[in-house]
Amino acid sequence: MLDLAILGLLMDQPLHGYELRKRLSESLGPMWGISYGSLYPALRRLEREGAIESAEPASPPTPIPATGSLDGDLAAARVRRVAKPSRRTRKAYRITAAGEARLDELMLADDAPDDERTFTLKLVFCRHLAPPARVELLERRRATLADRLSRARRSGTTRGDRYARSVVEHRTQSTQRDLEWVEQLLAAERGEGRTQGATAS
Amino acid sequence: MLDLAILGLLMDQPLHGYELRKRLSESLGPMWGISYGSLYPALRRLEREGAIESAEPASPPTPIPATGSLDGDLAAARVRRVAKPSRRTRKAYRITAAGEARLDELMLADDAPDDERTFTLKLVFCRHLAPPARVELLERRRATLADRLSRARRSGTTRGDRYARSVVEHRTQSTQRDLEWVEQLLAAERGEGRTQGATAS
DNA sequence: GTCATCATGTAAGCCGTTACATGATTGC
DNA sequence: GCAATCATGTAACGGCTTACATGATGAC
Repeated sequence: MLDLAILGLLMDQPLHGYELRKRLSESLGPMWGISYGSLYPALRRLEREGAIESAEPASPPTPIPATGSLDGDLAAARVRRVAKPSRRTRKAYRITAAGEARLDELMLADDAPDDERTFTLKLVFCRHLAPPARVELLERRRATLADRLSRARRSGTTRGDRYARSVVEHRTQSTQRDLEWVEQLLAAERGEGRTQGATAS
Repeated sequence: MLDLAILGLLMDQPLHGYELRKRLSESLGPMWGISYGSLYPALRRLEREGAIESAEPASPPTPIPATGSLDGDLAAARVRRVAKPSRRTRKAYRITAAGEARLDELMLADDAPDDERTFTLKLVFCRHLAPPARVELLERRRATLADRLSRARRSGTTRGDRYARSVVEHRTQSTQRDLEWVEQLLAAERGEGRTQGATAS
């Protein structure tokens, strides 16, 4: 799951560990508080495996060529500081061709039906998938949710005290809404497939 | 979390490991597929700590006294078999006074705000909590969800491609609904407190 | 008597965490 | 210069999983 997150984020642009972590918890919200203790080892492992490689920072390494004038260089440095206030001993990584293949593999793999987090991640990076694969991802999810819902409905809601019952009922409703959501995504996906000009932005 | 689940289930009746696991995944639905590899060691640990103890099965150990008649005994055995088809080398555990104290401690502890599963478990076992503690549990949850919701709303919905946006939007809606749910539970809790005859079944 | 199911357990390992250690850069 | 933040890393450990091993009981 870490690999999926890292590779997915690096598809957009090269990033260093610290930034990677920030993106993850910012754009994916809470419960994506990945720790450095797992992130950095993972980065080195992915580099060793050839899925990512060290890169000069996204903004050109020496973006503004030195003018030769001391004042000019200082001014340039100040501009850079304001735009991106950090520039330390950081190592930016970029995804490689092998890494893209690996990402595709991870995106296509079908994981445990109760693994919500991985599905969410995959959906976030869905644009990196070919349209038919997108449909398949959504179909699988739909099947999982439909199954869960029918099971929930078969086994009566009437067990346990009111707290337990409330939990079960609320979860059933959540499942129902997740299912509707996935079905809407599927409909949109197919509608776009029909009208042919599919772009994911 | 395992301890919480085990002790909570044993509050109702003595159970052996296999049955414990079944209850967990049945009544708590999917994503509670706890494995034996963690369950049995946990049971032995809890017994060692004095929180649970070996018990004769819930149904009386020799529930139907022997009639002295062979036919009668066989018939009784058959009845037992139909009602509860299993009776093997199983070890049922019952919760002790120390275990009840431990459960209370676990129920009262405040855990990471992003730990949905523990909250769910606590809510399921909410009846074992004194009414004020129930309110506090729900209040804490409400605060967490309200905070999450306001953060989600502050940071605009407009980032990322349509998949990423859909994920963020859907999660915000889920948070909203969870919040409403918790608020309903709180209202019910307080309403009952006012009218004084509080029973949790 | 043999198969499916019930039931308990162990060993290895994965995936992630916390706590700690270190150092660069920037703002003041 | 000093604190806050940015940034990278390591060591130890924790909780849970998988895979494996074992055996009892009941159905046929």
